Amino acid sequence: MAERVTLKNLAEATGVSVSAVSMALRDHPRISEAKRTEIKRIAAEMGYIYNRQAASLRRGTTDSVSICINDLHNPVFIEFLTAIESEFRRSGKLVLLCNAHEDPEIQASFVRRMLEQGSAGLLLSPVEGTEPAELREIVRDRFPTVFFSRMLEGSDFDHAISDDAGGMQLAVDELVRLGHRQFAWIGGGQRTSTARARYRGFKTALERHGLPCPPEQVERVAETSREAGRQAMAAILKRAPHVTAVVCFSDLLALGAIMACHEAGRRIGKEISIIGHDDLEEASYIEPGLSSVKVAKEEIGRAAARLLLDRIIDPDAPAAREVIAPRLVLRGSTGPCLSADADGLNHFAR
Amino acid sequence: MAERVTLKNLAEATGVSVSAVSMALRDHPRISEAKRTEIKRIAAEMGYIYNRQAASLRRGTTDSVSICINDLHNPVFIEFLTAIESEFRRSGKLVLLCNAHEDPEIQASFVRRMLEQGSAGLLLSPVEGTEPAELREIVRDRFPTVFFSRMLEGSDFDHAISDDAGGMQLAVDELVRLGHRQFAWIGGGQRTSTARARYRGFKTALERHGLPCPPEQVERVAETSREAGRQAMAAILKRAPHVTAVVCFSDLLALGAIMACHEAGRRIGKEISIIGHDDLEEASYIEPGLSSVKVAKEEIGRAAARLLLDRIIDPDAPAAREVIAPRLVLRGSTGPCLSADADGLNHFAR
DNA sequence: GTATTGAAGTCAAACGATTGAGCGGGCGTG
DNA sequence: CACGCCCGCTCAATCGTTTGACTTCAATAC
Repeated sequence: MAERVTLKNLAEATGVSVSAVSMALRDHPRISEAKRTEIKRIAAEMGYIYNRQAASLRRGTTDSVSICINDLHNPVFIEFLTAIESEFRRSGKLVLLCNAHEDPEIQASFVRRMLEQGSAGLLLSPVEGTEPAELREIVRDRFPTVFFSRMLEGSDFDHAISDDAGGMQLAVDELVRLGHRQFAWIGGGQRTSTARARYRGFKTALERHGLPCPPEQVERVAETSREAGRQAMAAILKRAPHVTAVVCFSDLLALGAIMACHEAGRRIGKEISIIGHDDLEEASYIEPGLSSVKVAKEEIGRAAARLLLDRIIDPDAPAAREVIAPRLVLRGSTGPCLSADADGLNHFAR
Repeated sequence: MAERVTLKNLAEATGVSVSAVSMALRDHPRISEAKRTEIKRIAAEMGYIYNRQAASLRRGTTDSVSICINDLHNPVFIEFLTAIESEFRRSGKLVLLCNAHEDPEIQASFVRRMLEQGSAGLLLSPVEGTEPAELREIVRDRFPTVFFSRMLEGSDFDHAISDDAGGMQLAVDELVRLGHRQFAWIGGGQRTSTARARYRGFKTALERHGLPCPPEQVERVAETSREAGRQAMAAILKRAPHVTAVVCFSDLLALGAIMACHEAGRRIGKEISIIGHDDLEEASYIEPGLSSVKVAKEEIGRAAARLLLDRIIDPDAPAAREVIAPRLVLRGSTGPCLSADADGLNHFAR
């Protein structure tokens, strides 16, 4: 590996001072047009590589932002990411990404690293179990930080999220409208704001309709994956075969649940209705299609990016919280309730 | 935003020299145990943040590596990524990621940036249309670079890839064994090594069996997405309804193709067999399951990471090329050929 | 009692780029 | 013709860390 070419080398090669070279490369008007092109030519020839560490040390600025995502395995985050990235590209920033694999240590070390390395700001979809205090400790007041997708409750960071509770209420309302009375819930634990809020929305809506959801119809999963959804659904089918409507925390879980129903010979959208959350692209590429709460990923991504850009400009502005309304997308996985459950009808008639 | 705390500030606060502080924080034995803990305590108290730019400028080393992925929308890359990341984490490196959105400019600017910023090395799944010469121009001999997933033909970089041609031959062989004679191909253009190699494998295998694949049964798509696969399949169904076996460049395309068959009322795995490539997790979570060429993502990812680590250690070693064999995973989307196509049988009998 | 060693620091020179101040000479102006 | 001014460049200090050379003091060796 040859020694790296520096401004000094270029200065020697061109016969001007180091400062002149530096200015020439950055098109400073103090250097004559002729010399600028000459110097640039030689720089290219000698394979000069700008040393951003040195420059940034001197200038004290950067133009990169960092995004840390709790887990890229869920395609919904890729969709968020795309919106965020395009917004940042528009403003000329380079985006550095980290996949935290739902591991607080990876997340913390990435955040710390970005601080040390000098990133203009951080966009975070926090991993499960992120401690607001701990994170505050790391970023102090020094580092513009915005959360998206998941909230960090009890913190004064900026946020851009979906109305999670509201989305689930839409789902339940629709299923009730279709005549369903026996609900099941497949979802995560209580460690993320999304898990809490979506479950809360589910419960609230059921209560509003005067419907119960006994514990044996609630299945908590450790991770958000198709496989977890499949196992949860299988458990519910065994334990509570009378369930006709299943609300899932996410599409990934719902897709697993659908698989379990296939395996059990239950016809989706007829004998059992399933609804997910996120509206992954995949949801419309299966048969029957998966009904889902469509999160405004574009809008949330753009909002998150803009919140960060604003925060970078004004670190002392009050914390902002953008909550964006989702909407329901209906496909074949939901249909009218077929079972004439007397108990259910009673509730309905009342 | 408060001024950043520096070693100098810590030195003043603790009453020792800057060098002593620097050494203390890095646990240099020259500083006494007592002073080390004292200094660390004060550093934490004052919210000291290590300035990696300065440090790295002085030391001339880094411990981060960069990965640039052509397009994260295809889940197969997430699966590659996971393997790569875990391998790097094992060796204590931080992984910075870039999603190139299949755009050569984004890729080039990321690569350049990583060079400027000082990354230990680069792992690249190159975007379509990457020019070996141009890339060589950017990285020169200075930057350890390894390609994975896609090759860059005509270059002397290290590579870790799947045997793309071989994989497609497995697929064709299986379909021929099931009695199929009328094949269609859904795949990308000629701009990536994977597109070329997989199509070559497909053609080679057909020729070996003495089977044709006329142009109207070959559908080129501009991008690798479900939607592109759906449209391609719809076109084939219209143009060449006698086709009974469809080989797709990727699972994403195959999933779209399956959707198109559903829409056209063609029963998958009965009237028409479809086979994909990659073996996404999703392939086993639809009904019927998608038969696919299973790429050894774990193995390739680990190989790529190790190639890069080796390359960082020895920049002058000869270029290595690891080609890892895929295997076939059969699910419900492939089945025996039902149509008694005389022409096909003739070919078979010969 | 002098030389040697070692522990625990200090000092100053880097690393590579940036930048405000300075400087020489040619030109326009009065 | 002297003065100021602008052009086009050079100088030197600086950003925050690291590191090899050097110092100081005390303890040990002979």
